[in-house]
Amino acid sequence: MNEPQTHSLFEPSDWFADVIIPLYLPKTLTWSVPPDLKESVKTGCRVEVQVGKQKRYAGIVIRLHQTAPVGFSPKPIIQVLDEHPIVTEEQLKLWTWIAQYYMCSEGEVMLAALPTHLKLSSETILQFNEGHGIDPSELSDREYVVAEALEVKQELKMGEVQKLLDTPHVMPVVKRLIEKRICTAWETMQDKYKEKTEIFIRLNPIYNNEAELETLVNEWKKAPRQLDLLLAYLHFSRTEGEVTRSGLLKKANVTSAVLDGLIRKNILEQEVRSIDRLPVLPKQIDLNFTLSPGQQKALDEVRSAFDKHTVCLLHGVTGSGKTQLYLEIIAEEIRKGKQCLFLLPEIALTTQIIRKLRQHLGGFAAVYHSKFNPNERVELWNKVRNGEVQVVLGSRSALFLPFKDLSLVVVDEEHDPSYKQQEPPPRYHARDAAIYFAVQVGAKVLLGSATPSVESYYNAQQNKYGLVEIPERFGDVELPAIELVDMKSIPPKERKGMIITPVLLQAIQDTLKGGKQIIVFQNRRGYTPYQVCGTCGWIPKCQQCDVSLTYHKSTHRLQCHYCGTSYPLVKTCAQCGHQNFLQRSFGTEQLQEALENLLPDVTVARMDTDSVRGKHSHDNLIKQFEEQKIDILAGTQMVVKGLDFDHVGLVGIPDADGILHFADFRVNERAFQLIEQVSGRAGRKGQTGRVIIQLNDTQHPLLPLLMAHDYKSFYNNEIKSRKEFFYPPFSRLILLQAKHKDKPTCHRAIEFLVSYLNRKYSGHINGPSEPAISRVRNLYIMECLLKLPPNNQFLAQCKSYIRSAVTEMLSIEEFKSVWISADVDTL
DNA sequence: AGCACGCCGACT
DNA sequence: GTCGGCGTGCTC
Repeated sequence: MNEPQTHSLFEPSDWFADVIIPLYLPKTLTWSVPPDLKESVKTGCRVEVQVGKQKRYAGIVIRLHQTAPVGFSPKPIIQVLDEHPIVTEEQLKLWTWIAQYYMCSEGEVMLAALPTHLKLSSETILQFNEGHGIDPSELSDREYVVAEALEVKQELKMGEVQKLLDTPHVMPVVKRLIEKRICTAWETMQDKYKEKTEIFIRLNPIYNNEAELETLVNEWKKAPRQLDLLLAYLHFSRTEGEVTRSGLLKKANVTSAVLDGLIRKNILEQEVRSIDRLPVLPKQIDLNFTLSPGQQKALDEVRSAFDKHTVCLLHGVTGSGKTQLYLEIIAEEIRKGKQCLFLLPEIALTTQIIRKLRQHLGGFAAVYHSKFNPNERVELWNKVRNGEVQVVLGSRSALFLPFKDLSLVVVDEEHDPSYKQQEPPPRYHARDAAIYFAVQVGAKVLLGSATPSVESYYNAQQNKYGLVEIPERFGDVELPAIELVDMKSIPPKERKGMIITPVLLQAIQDTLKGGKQIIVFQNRRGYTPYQVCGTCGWIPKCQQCDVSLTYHKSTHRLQCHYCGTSYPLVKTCAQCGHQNFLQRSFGTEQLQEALENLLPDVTVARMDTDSVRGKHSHDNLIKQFEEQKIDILAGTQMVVKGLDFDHVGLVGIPDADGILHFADFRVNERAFQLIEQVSGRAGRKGQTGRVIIQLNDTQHPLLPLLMAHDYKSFYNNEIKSRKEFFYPPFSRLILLQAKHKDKPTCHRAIEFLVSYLNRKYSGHINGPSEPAISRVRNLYIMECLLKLPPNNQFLAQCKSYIRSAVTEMLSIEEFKSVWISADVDTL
């Protein structure tokens, strides 16, 4: 053994920083701390570091230590970007926990956690060298194009060069230009966050004296428009206080020249001030409602549950007024000066709930979700960190905000699968991560749902969580009556192509007559989810994904719902050449059309990801439905989440078979939650609603439980089968997937992994198997599922064993380009 | 993610 | 022979 020994040049007293940079790297990298920066480098601060030859990043210091790295010599930290940590100690601990528990890198967690504008990286700028002329004979065509552009613009970003040359490969050209002294290159790293400024107009203070002002106005000569504007200003400043330049120009309807004239005369003055992007509302709590005895009792129970437990599950049937209860308990924490986080599934974050929160909690509360722009996110981040904002209503990523004194997390619709991030990693579950975080900082977690997840209800049954139930709806409105329509009872001839049965149609008409609205739920987008060749059975599929294509009538194209690719319509069967396609099943598009055809005088709107593309279209649609400008709303899951409509008398589910039959151990849970939640939309104030379910499988064992709205019996049945088949909550699942463009390689890779894992965990592994969708974006997929006992230590060991298995696999030449992904607690 | 390195085909 | 396209690997 004669390996070159790498001696560390560093003294034991030297400090090193493990820094997370915003890249998908397998591990954190280490930089050295220059002695003069020792005092200012703190964990949670951003530091500027060099990565590779040129590139610089703002990374976050996650650990400071004195263990000199072996095998390489770390580069020094260039500078410290934050005087105070922008991420708290507790947040960093959460990042580390998520990375370990969900088997991803800390960098991946950082990417999800930090607002984009706090994630900085340097940009190369090419600067034109004035003293050096351009000699075309010295330059290639491509070099000349760039040189000319440089002469005109003086500076070019790398992206601009790429655009100019129409290729991402520009380094050789740029290098030669630098060698030929046409330009120089330098790196900039600029703060992406921009303060918002506004120009304010005010009167020169010498006119604050009434007499002076009167003289000015009375002795005004010439420039009548300026006088008008001055009077307008005086009016607005009296009625509205602060006057902005843009506001004044708009309201007074004059050009800026008039205003500038007054400014030149020193009568008016301008002042540029940075302003808040987030609305500043008065900080007052206004709980102008009274809890029902049932709600009050539940609130007291929640409080006492928190004496014993960190987590309390609030199981309240739809319409039992859980939101009021949340508001009461949040208000209590605000009064104590604490911070609260109110989590909701992304699409439930509608203006409905936001309005409610603003109304009751005013300026104490703020909203944080994916449609927020990057600057707004940074502002909210800072306001949470300095405690100015005490309550955040947000989707799962709001968990990463730098709370400094968090005492309560509310997870509404706790059962909702969208709390689990799928793609990209970290594949974390916001509810579970919130519970981990709450334990760390001593906060409480209130989980709320009308249909709790089996896991949470089990934890409550095991007394790990407190449990509070609200069995009755607010105002004692009865739960809706569920009626089944047996599709088999309809003669086959009539059934063909029938979407709305006569029973459902009659119910819709009756409901409309009663002045009520209708929701029709179909969990598929598009017009026809798939087509089959009536002659040979061929189904048009995506070229990259191995899934059938959905026909969209609005675009008149076939679409892959996995990768988004759209194809022209196929008229001739690729296999047998016949033109005999049969339409199978139906999506929301066709549902809307069918309703419109059956009920020509009625307004039918569609709500799915296709129909609510724009930033506000979702809210607009909800508003229109609230205001009863729409009679029937046909939609996907979207119509279910977090919406409260007062005038819905009927909910229709025209094709329930698809919900009840799905090859997954959670089918029953999903189906129960979905149907119960949809049903909950029917019948609010005063009247019992109706739910009509059309299906073939009228004997499905879940149906009687749904009709009785009997969550407990559902749970008792479900927990038995979970135990029998060793599924969560009795086990923990880890799904491993191998992806590769070559099918046999992909198969062999997963076989290698499984045999490696079998050495230590045989009996815990299902598979390898081909998933239902075995190819996405041209990559073949194979998977295996680990079912492990729910023991944290055991799980941690197993995860580290999986890591070594993956490392081992990647060291084999054939498998080095195989992608392995892990999904811990896969749903 | 960039960017370097190395391999390969198409032109002065 | 060299330029530019493209796949692969590393970043401390």
